[in-house]
Amino acid sequence: MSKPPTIREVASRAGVSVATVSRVMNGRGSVSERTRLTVDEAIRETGFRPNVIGRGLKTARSGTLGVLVPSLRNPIFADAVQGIEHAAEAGGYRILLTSSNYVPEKEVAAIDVLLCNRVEGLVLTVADESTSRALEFLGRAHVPFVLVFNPAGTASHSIVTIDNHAAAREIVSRLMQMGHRRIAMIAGDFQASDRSNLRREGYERALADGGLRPGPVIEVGFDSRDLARHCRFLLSCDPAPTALFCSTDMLAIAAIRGFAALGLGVPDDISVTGFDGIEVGQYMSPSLATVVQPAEDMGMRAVEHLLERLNAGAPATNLTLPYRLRHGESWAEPRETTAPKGTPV
Amino acid sequence: MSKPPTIREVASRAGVSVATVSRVMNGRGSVSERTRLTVDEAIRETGFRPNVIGRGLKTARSGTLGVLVPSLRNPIFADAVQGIEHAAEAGGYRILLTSSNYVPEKEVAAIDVLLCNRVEGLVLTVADESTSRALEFLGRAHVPFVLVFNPAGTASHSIVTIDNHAAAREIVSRLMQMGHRRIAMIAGDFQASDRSNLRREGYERALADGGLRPGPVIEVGFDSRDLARHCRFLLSCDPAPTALFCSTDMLAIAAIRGFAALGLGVPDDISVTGFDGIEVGQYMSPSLATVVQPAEDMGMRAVEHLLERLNAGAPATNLTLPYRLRHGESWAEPRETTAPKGTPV
DNA sequence: GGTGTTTGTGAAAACGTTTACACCGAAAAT
DNA sequence: ATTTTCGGTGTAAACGTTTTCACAAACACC
Repeated sequence: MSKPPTIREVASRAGVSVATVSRVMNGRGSVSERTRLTVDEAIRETGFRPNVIGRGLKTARSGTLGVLVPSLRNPIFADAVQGIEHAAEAGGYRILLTSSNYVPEKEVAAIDVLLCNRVEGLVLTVADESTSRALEFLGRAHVPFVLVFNPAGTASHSIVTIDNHAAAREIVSRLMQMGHRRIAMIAGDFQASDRSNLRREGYERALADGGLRPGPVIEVGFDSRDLARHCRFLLSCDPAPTALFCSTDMLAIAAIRGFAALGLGVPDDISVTGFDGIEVGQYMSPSLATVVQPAEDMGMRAVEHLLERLNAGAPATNLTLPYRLRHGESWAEPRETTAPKGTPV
Repeated sequence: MSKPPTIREVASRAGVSVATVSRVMNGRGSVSERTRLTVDEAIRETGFRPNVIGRGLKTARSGTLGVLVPSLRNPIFADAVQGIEHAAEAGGYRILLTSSNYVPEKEVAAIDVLLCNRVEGLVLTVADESTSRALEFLGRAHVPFVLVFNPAGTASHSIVTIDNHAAAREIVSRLMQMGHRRIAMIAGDFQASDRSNLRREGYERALADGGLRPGPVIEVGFDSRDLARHCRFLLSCDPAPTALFCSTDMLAIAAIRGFAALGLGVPDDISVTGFDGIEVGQYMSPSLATVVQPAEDMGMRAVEHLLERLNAGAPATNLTLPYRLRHGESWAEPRETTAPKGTPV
């Protein structure tokens, strides 16, 4: 617990002033070769490590970026954070990580804490970009920030995202091309995720374009691990859907599991698609047909853009990255006959 | 980019000294009800947010904990970080997150950066606890730290972990009880993970206790998404193994996928078990038989313990949490006949 | 041999807090 | 009525850096 050495101790040991030590460390100003060596030696001997806090106070730069995501338990966010961390490290920044658990009030609180810590910028995913109290709160602070995953709005802030509407529309259209006519949806809480809502719109649009009526849309909380109840409900519909579009991979995976528990096979009895493209989706059986978001890349790009705004004064920008359909084994053409009701439960 | 207000501006607006404002904020010292209200008002009007950096410089407490994990792409670490974040937030701390990508040199570099940022403590997972340069480096810094996942060593530092050896031994014994006699293992790089090595020892011990010879043990890198090659090799052995023990769930999932690509079904043609207990393992088909580590809880406990050491001077402690076997669908009794060689590829 | 420039260095003033100390007035104790 | 105590407040000195400014010495230029 002994206090770590300060620049002053290094200076006195090297027989120079603190200014010189500072110059040696930062490579600014001119120092003779001789003193540079002496100082480097003294630094090594004392085990001196510059106190970033002291530096930050003087320079008014903390060297940190704030990160706020809903939860690390969904791999899509973990992947994004991984990208954020990489890019931040490459740019010489540290990241301060917080999570909101999809609770808007926690978003505001977390941002407040980050601002107290004088993060130079933020990368975050909010529940709902268009109504977020967190964002107006953040706007007043004059700290640059970049949204990830949230849909590109009319607003003038920076966003890195994909076209959720088009992606949902495309994957649902694809189901229709396969011959599906009754397509249901399981969606994450719209309040807690504007993406979820946008994906539903894409879903409805695809159906409308094909002259189909939307099937049942079930809105579930994000903590619902057990979708068996909802799966059972879907099967009880008349006519029962032959395909299910889920607003996230995590939901799709749980739904497949739910159907299995009811004795229904995917895709034989019902097709299921996800949305996100988390890695495990392609390793499971059946592998998950889904929309792939380049999450890690999105995180990196978000930070790179943020750093450009910070260091080069670049303007805010909306960056919409391409998504990709991944053709997995969880979808197939519907069976000729009306889907069976499954084993009674 | 206008500079945020300082305590001085709040003070002058409220017509008091900065000391009084500080006292109001921290609730220390005595302030009259009247001035307290005036100051609170001034704080609200100016939108003042205390600069944690200035505070940290004076108090010599940063209010941050450093976190270092190999990678966020493996959900086991993401879950742990989630737990770490929760507990840190509950304790009024922020976390500075870094990752090493399983590269020992990056461990040292990351720790150095964290120490420069004057983290008050660290929670980390290193590649190999017993040989880690990072740990001796860290030891010299006199900053308390807690290891997670790394095996409890003889050393006197704090660790939160499970008994990897016993867990591996138990799950492999279980395979043997099912009737398996030829059990192979796919293990993550031993250099990059002391857990992997320990699990192998548990595996070998279980086999030895049962009078069996170890099957082939294949050591793979952590970036190996495609295990098909290794799966093929296993099938080509004579006799071919009837079961496969993988040192992580991620490897097990990839292996199951690899077998499927070769036309082999799990568990019909070969049983596969994982290790870690990541959430998706139970949602896939077949669901993964595995050892469940309470990752999120481990993260929380690590931080709670760290905070006790920090704030109450509690001594370093080894905490070995219970693991749990999860009986999934990926294992079964071996078929009577010798496993077929699979479709030629 | 003056003048101007460059190079290397140190002294000291910030940066935004907290806190030890001093102070004052009023209430309590004598 | 005098002393003591105490609640409420302000002054100023830290904390560990960076950076401006000043200055000396060395050098270049005519």
